[in-house]
Amino acid sequence: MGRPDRTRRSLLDAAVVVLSKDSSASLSEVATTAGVGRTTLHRYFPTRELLIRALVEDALDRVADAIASAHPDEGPVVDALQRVTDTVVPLGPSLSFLHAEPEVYNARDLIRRWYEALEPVAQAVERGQADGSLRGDLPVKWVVDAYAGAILTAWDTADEGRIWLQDAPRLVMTTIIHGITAPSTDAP
Amino acid sequence: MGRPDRTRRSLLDAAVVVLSKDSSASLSEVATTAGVGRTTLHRYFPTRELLIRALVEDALDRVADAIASAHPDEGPVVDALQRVTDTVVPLGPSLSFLHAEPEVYNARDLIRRWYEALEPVAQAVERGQADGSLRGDLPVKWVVDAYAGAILTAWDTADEGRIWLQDAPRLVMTTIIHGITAPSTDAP
DNA sequence: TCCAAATGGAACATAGTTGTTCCACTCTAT
DNA sequence: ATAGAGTGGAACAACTATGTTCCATTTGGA
Repeated sequence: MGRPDRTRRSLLDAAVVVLSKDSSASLSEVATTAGVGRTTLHRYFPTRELLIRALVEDALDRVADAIASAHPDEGPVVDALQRVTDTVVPLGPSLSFLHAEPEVYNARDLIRRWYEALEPVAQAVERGQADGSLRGDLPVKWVVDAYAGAILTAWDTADEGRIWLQDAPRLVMTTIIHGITAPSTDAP
Repeated sequence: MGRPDRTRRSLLDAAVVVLSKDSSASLSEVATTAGVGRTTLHRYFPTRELLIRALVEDALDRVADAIASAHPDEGPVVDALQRVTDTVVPLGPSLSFLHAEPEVYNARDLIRRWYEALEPVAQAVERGQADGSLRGDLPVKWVVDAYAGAILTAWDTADEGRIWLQDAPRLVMTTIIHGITAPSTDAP
């Protein structure tokens, strides 16, 4: 990885940190955080819009890669979701950024790409409903959103120090898989 | 309710609509949406920061009132949460705004007020864990965040047209109470 | 009806961000 | 060591949002 690649990475990483804290932060701040001059920033991303676009696309790529590497199409669905959770939760900041930049992120094609990235999860959920391991009275779209939302919540909550990030995967899975009621409650 | 009160209300309502779509929208846009001159806006809220602050406080009040009116401290915990869900979900936009304005909302005292508003829910969860109706292996703080997050997710998802808002309370409750797995899976 | 409160528009100064250009510098690979 | 890519700083113009002031007009209640 040459110097340009490293500079680009620094800029994207800094942008994630700065812009997810304050989406209206100035480009100077981003450049400074990246340890780079504002001139250099403009050299890599000519306009603010292109920076944010690159940022969102980069985040989407990370999420999609993480999901794919968890092989959500293999084995029992609950196990598959466990693997996805364990892989995606550590991404933390990248994910949370996606829900914080509505004005730009709301571009139609980026919303589409978000759901494309989640498509393997949707397929796993469908598979689970078909084989009876997941309940069939919830729309697949809702289940996917609720699952993604739980991961997002986990990261936010961990960021505020209310839970430990290392506990997050277990909390997300327990909550989303079993719910918050005691196991014995349902058994007749 | 005199004219000033109505103007103030229009401004806050317009601000919710405009600023939750684009948190960096100009005050002109807010004033126009409210059907009011920019001068009048400044008369009620001298600076942008004061407007946003009033906005967040107003939203927090609405949430707190809604929760209180559902009497979360009475009856079986699951029923109580059902009532809270049915009451809070219709607030929609007000709630979603709270998670979209990090730069201002992150003021310490406003975060505290957010959790103060949710305190009755936290107490209901504690009560449920004590009487055995809710599982005891999840931190109360996590359960509260997960629950609030599910409501937020429901509103976002409904806003994008992926579910019907009228289905949202049932989806939230089923998911958070029972989880997404089939009921028979857990029974031995 | 009449008066005081409330409003809206226009004009203004200010401040901050953005994007550009130019030039001197510092690395790094050969 | 040296050439060339990469970088940083300074200075610039254009633009936009913000907050203020002043004044004419409208509104609603006594």
